[in-house]
Amino acid sequence: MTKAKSAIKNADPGNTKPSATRIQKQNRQIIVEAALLVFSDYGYRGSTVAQIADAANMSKANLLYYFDSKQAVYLSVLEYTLSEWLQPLSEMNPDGDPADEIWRYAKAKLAMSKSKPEASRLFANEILQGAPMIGEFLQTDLRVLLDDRCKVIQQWIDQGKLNSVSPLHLMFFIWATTQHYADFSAQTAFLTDNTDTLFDDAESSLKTLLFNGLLPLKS
Amino acid sequence: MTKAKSAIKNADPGNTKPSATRIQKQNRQIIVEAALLVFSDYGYRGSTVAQIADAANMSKANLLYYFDSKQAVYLSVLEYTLSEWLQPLSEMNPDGDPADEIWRYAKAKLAMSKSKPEASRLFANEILQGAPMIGEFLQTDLRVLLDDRCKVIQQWIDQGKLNSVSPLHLMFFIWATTQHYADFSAQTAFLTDNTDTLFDDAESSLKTLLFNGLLPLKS
Amino acid sequence: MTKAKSAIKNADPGNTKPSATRIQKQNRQIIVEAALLVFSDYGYRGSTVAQIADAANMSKANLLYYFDSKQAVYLSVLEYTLSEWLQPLSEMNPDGDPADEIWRYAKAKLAMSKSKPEASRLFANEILQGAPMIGEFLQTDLRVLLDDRCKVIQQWIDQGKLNSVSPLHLMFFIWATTQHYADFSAQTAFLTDNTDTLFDDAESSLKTLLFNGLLPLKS
Amino acid sequence: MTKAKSAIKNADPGNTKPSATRIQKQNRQIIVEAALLVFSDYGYRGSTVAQIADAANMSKANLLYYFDSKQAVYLSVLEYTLSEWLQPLSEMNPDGDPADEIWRYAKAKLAMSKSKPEASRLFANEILQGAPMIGEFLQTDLRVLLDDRCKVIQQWIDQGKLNSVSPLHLMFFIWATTQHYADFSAQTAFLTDNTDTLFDDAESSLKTLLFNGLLPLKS
DNA sequence: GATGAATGAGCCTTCATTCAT
DNA sequence: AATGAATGAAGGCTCATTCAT
Repeated sequence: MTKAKSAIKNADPGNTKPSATRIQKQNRQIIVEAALLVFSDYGYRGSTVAQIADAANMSKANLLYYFDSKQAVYLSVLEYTLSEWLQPLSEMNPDGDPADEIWRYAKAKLAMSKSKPEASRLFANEILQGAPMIGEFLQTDLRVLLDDRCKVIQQWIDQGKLNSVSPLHLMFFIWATTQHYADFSAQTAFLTDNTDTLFDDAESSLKTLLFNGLLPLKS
Repeated sequence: MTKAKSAIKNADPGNTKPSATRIQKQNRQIIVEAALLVFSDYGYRGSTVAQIADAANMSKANLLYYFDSKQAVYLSVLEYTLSEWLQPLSEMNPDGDPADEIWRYAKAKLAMSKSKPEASRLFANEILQGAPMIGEFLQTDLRVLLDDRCKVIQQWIDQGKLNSVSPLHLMFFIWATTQHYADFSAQTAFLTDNTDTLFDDAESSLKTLLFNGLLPLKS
Repeated sequence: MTKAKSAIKNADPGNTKPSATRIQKQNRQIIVEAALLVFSDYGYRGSTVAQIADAANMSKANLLYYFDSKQAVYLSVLEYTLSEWLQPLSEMNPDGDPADEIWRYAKAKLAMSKSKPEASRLFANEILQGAPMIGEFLQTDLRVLLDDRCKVIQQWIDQGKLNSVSPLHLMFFIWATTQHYADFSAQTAFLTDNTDTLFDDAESSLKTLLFNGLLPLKS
Repeated sequence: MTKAKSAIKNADPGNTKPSATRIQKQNRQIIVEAALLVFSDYGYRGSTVAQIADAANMSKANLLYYFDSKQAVYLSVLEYTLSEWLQPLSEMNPDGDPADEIWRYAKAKLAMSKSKPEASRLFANEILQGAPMIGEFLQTDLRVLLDDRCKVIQQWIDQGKLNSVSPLHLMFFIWATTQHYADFSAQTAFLTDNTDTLFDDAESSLKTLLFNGLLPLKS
């Protein structure tokens, strides 16, 4: 997904100096990771440079020594997160068993919602505000990738291996249901007792719904 | 859902004058509706009083004559939206046909995502930021209501009318998939061609998935 | 010189609301006058909004309530000063006596250097920095006006009423010598004893030089 | 003009290490020359250490290794430029022909405005802002020098060799007219067509005016 | 000598809120 | 009831200067 980076609006406004020293790379990394936590919690507008600097254990001025602006930090965080975030989608194998492939994807997405909820929230915030930064990426790189996956799924449907649903909406469902546990964790936490089995329960229920649906077989 | 109001954090900090004249009520209404549009688009921090006042065709000072603070407006918007937002959930009939009842609910939610996407985004924003205002409501009023519905669904499952899934996660599934079209519309817009059939396609795919799942019956 | 205004770079970026109340006009006036003092003393970069606000007996935020930005204030000051500054040039009468007309102009300029040295310094600062804001004005409106005056002077020369000099450079000389007493007053103050007769001395010396030169008539 | 240095405010605040190695002297020279360009273009406040360091092909930290502060650099630039700047004034010979001597001086000044406009602008900036740094120099060293020259001119006048003008204002006249072409070059550039003959035209016009004035001899 | 890294102070601007009319 | 006027408290960013290597 290296190409993805280029489709982020105004990406890389001088924030990836090629001749970066060790300490530079390290501090940039620290900043980006701190910023991910802050941005994912408060969104772009809601986050302040001071917050990020605090989270990175650094003065504001020093943070802005490494990044030209708050926006530059944000863009870097988006880039940094994006490739990781899209990883599972790239791994769907057209020649594998449909159910296996789809389930592997769904499980991977759910696992990421558990392990990297900040990434999910970062994008949720960005898209909720109209995707001002990654809009172009969405309609170019992601679009291409997604169309490709949809074709594969459509093939499977055409071959009778899957029930007839819109591949696109199937993807939306998978995204929605899996990301829900990251994006709305504040809500699920309040509505659930067994927090420790939350993701396991989600997984088994999702599996049933995804492949068998609610209605029992009338034999 | 009158009870709901009381569970919103610091609700009613002087924003419900008991002796409200006609014009007062009317202006409060105008403000709340304008604020819904603004807050749902930009989130709490991202919205400014000036924006809301503009949208309400009113001076900032006048707006703050009707509401004590930006937060008071926000709380009112949440309250105002909440009851409407929960409407479909209240209407589930325990004695009806499970599939009918669930589908009616899902369809109602999807319809609301189409007709009132602002409400959905408002809550999405709020919950993404950790539900600072409606946290208490979530774990009290909504929790009670949801537990009740889950019990009904569990009954249906116990009676063999539905496949065995976690009722709670089924609800999450319905919420996630339906709200997705409101909350992530910026994304779906970039990834979809047929914008006009988007919700119809979503509905039919959701129906198939929800009740039959992906796997075809092996006869 | 109303047209002059339009040639100032980005002039009037929302700083001349047509529907200005009395207090607005008054405060804008106060700000512009205060800003003239500050800008003429420290230049654009060297002046701060705080300084101007102080000089205008006003909080920074209030100043920025009347003008959108520091630059908007600066532009307004330039506009406000420009027409007054150019006044004498417009009054040169082609049909008058050459010496009278030229001397009236030079005297007027010198008088302005005495009465409004801030205006002179404001433009001196602006031009020293490369005329970033009024460059366009200089090469359009002022250019036209100046070319016109030069033609008149050239006519006088052609008619044998004046010795042969470049009209353009004559104008430069008049500008230079008269404005010198405003722009370099810090210097003249240190080099002169009779401060009170400074401008009178300047005037008589200038008159002699301008019309008779240094060399005595060899009879 | 070595004495001049001492009259610059706070001159030499640690900026003239007595035991300066070759490389030290060389780098100081580079910095001062770079700083002259920057300061003359943007003034003291408008110039940044980073700009100067850039122009000197040097890191900010290194620049401040050679000079204790931005102000120290500025003072050094003033000193460095001052002696050169005053050179022509020293060369006026009391025993020469008045017209020759004065014209030689005026020509030299005009030539410097052409060849070293930065120096002129540097002082123009400094004096415009009230001569905070060279004020003392102006009223001591320069004052003495100038008074001396004025006496010479006054002698010439008393001897009937020159028309009666104030020697002081004659000097101001020469300064103003010649420096104008350096200080206000941004303006003259916009108002002149023949840029290449600009200084030649200025020279001949100045000569005529200075010695013969505008009025033709009425024979 | 030289420079990357770091920062406190300050600058321009925004914003929620208050005041006066 | 309504609004223009006013402001303290941030927020993003710059800059001269210092520190450490």
